[in-house]
Amino acid sequence: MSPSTSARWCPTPEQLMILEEMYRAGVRTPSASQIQQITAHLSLYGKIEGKNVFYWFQNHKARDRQKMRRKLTKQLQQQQQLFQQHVSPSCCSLCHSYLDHHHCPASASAFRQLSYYSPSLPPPPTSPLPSMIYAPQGGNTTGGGQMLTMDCNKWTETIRDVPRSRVEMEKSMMKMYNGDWMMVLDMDPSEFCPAKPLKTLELFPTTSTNLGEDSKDSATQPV
Amino acid sequence: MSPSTSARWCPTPEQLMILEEMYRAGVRTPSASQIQQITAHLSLYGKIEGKNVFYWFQNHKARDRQKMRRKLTKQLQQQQQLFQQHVSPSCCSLCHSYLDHHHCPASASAFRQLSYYSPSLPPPPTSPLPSMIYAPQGGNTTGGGQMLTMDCNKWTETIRDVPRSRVEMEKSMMKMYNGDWMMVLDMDPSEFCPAKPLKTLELFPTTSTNLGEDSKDSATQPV
DNA sequence: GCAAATTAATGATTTATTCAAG
DNA sequence: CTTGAATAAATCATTAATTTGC
Repeated sequence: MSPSTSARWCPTPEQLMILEEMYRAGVRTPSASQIQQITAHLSLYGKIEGKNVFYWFQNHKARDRQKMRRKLTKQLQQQQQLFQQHVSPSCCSLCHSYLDHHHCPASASAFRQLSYYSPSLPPPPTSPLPSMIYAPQGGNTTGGGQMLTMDCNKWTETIRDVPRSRVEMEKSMMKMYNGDWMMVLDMDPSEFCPAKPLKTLELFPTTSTNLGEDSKDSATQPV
Repeated sequence: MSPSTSARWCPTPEQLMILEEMYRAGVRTPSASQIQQITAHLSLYGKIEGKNVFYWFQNHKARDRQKMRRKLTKQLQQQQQLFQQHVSPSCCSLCHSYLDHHHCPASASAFRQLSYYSPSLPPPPTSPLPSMIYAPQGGNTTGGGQMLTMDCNKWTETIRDVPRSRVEMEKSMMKMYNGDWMMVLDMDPSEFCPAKPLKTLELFPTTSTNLGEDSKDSATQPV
């Protein structure tokens, strides 16, 4: 190749400015015709082809996400450290503060009922149906990372709980970040609500739809 | 089945409230362990299994998307109607007003240069590279709905520009909705900047990377 | 100052995942 | 349930910044 010609597109400052402005304006995945238009405009400022525009948005979007994820991840890690250091009270107070913070009095009161009624008591009277108690389907309730199976194909598929890549890690952390509530849920329950719900629930025989044996596979019958 | 037992899960108001609150908080696809926790909590308010929680989020997510799509589609249609009825000025004034409105003097001036320089003139002196002019690769530049092909595999795939289903329609309309700028770009350029850019650009011979035939494969050499 | 060496950015490809249609 | 389209993630490859030794 001759030295004056570059192997790859090198955006001029004007092209970059315009692209960034469009990105800031919300453009993320322009259609083919949009790319055509953009390319036509940008070609006034230097050599450029449609694929350059296409790739630019792809990359910019991806790296933007990446940056955001990293930022959130760091925030979360700090937050979790603080959490582990300073917090020991029951998860319920956290639920309350979350719900109060989000101005949802209805749900907040629903959650409060959770703490009013001890788990072994019947559900609050506002519930129209008789209280049925949750029973673990797979019978596998050991500590953490259990691999439970359910009777539904689709549901079975979501069981993989181990992030396989760094991005998966980051994504799952972001998921947790959705709200303190999720963060609490993702904790080992024995940490904060020491074995209360699950332990207690197991005491009740399963009175499921088909009243069957839950010890092995109450719900894992072949379809 | 006895009449008192329903064949399918019927969420109690409390359960529904809590689920909706979690959804509002950002929960979309809870992991298995999360579902376990949620189920345990919700079971205090009535009969429920993990798969109910799982399906609830699946369905709620899907139907939420659907609702949003429909809403946006309707909005867009109205907006487009207004647009077609009332608008006739050049796209450039729109660009300017957009950029001014968004406090981006740099890009605004860049766009202004677009109108200062007629398309047949060389690019502004601020451009560090010699001006290379855009040339349509496929040679197919007829009016509307052309099917151009580019030399890059992935990019080639994005060329189909005709939505095939209602959902596709909705998606592409949503894409256009990204910003006023995109809306302008998606218009037929002959409408507002009558055939200026493309027409003029075609006058220039392509001076691509390998100065050769770019009509077929300028960048698809085997590795 | 300057250029070789190193590192960081980013354009371009390839691979994996998601989502919806049939 | 299978498949095709679309997108995101991962990766490769080149260019620009920068550091470093002279």
